[in-house]
Amino acid sequence: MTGQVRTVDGRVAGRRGQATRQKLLDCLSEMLSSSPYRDVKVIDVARKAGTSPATFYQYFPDVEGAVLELAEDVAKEGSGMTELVAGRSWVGKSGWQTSEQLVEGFLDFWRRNDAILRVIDLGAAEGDKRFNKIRMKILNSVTGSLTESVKELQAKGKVDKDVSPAAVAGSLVVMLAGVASHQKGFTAWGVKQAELKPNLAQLVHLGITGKKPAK
Amino acid sequence: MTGQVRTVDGRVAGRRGQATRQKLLDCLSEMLSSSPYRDVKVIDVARKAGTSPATFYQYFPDVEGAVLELAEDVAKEGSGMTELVAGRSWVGKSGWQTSEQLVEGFLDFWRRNDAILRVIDLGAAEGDKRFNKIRMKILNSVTGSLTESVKELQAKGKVDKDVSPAAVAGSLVVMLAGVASHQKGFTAWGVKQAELKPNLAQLVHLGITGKKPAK
DNA sequence: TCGGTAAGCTGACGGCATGACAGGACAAGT
DNA sequence: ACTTGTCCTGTCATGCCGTCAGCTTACCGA
Repeated sequence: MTGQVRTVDGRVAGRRGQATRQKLLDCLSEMLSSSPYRDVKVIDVARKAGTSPATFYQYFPDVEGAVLELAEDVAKEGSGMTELVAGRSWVGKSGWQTSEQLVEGFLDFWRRNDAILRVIDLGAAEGDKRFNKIRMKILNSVTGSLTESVKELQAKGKVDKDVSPAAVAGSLVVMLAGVASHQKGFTAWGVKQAELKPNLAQLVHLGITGKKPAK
Repeated sequence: MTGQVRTVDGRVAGRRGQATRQKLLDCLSEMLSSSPYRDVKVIDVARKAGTSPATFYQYFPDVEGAVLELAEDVAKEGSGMTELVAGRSWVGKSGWQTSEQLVEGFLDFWRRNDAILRVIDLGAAEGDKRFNKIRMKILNSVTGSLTESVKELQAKGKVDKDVSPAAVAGSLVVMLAGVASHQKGFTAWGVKQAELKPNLAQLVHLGITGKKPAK
């Protein structure tokens, strides 16, 4: 799958090359955390990495290209979130636990990678197919599993037939993502960090099962 | 409230001035719809408006300054969304109707202004206080009303005491906003436009009242 | 040990956006 | 026609972009 890393002009990157490449990515990631995406300049990233702009262009076509690389990494990590839902129960107390752990895990993931996720979100919203694909990959890990959960509950007659599993799952995941990226908004809003998670978990449980959780 | 419009160097703008200023804003708005925020350049906006970059700088400190102006306009329009919730019933069939109309109105508003809302969202997520304030103003119109609704239901004993009205209201609104800005994602996801709205309405109703709606 | 070869890096350059300024164009009133 | 204040633009220094030729470094086989 992952062929060897190549420079823009087609050479294969060796040890040293991969190191500087990675350093550039790390610095870019830092910059994204500390300054608005719009203001991130190639020259700044290069300077921070102790190299020259020309070197940057040897490994990436432009800033966006490098960001896509970072995004792929995040996507890879995000795929692991399937485990937060897959094969878990949605009935009784364990159902409530599933819900809580999903919220916890998801928010945690988002907070860990918020800078890049912001950019992915923007790119996707602006209609960029590459960013959209990456965003899908990340959210799919959770949405896919959740959709399955709803379908199973429907099959057992525990959820109304007229709900669309994918629509509900997608909406809930988008909610989690939105809350995660605007947590500051909530605090400025009078909502304490501590009460946010349980309320989210409650909403998720309600949405998936249609019933209040048994705590 | 709205003092007279002023240029960057302090002069008051006359008729002609306000016209070109508005034209610049319109062109900027168009550009935001058609190309990524990061790539919107002053020179392009000016060209599109049939004027020079220098003129742009007479009315706005930079692109961001102009965007903030657009954002304020959107915020003003968004304030009207209070009516989608304020004073409406959440019981019985009218409760379901309230929920449906809220979803409908909110999605509509978001779609009408998606380009600027994207930028506001990004700015807010990046921690810019001005954008955060504007975002709050927009969302508050709905969240505030929803919070009141939940509080009332709580007072009547129809909703559990341990839910945080603000947390629930905020989360639901964020969900609506998220879904609105990534609708393409949902279709690519196998969810049809038509089934999205009722499912969202169901989630909103569930979240607010804790019960399935009576359709 | 010694080239040979490919990887790795950078100085330098034309091109373009930025943002500031001074001065010209224009409209309105006298 | 003259004045006044608004409005616009040509021009310029500055700084980033993206590319290329050419230099340095590392590896390898003879």
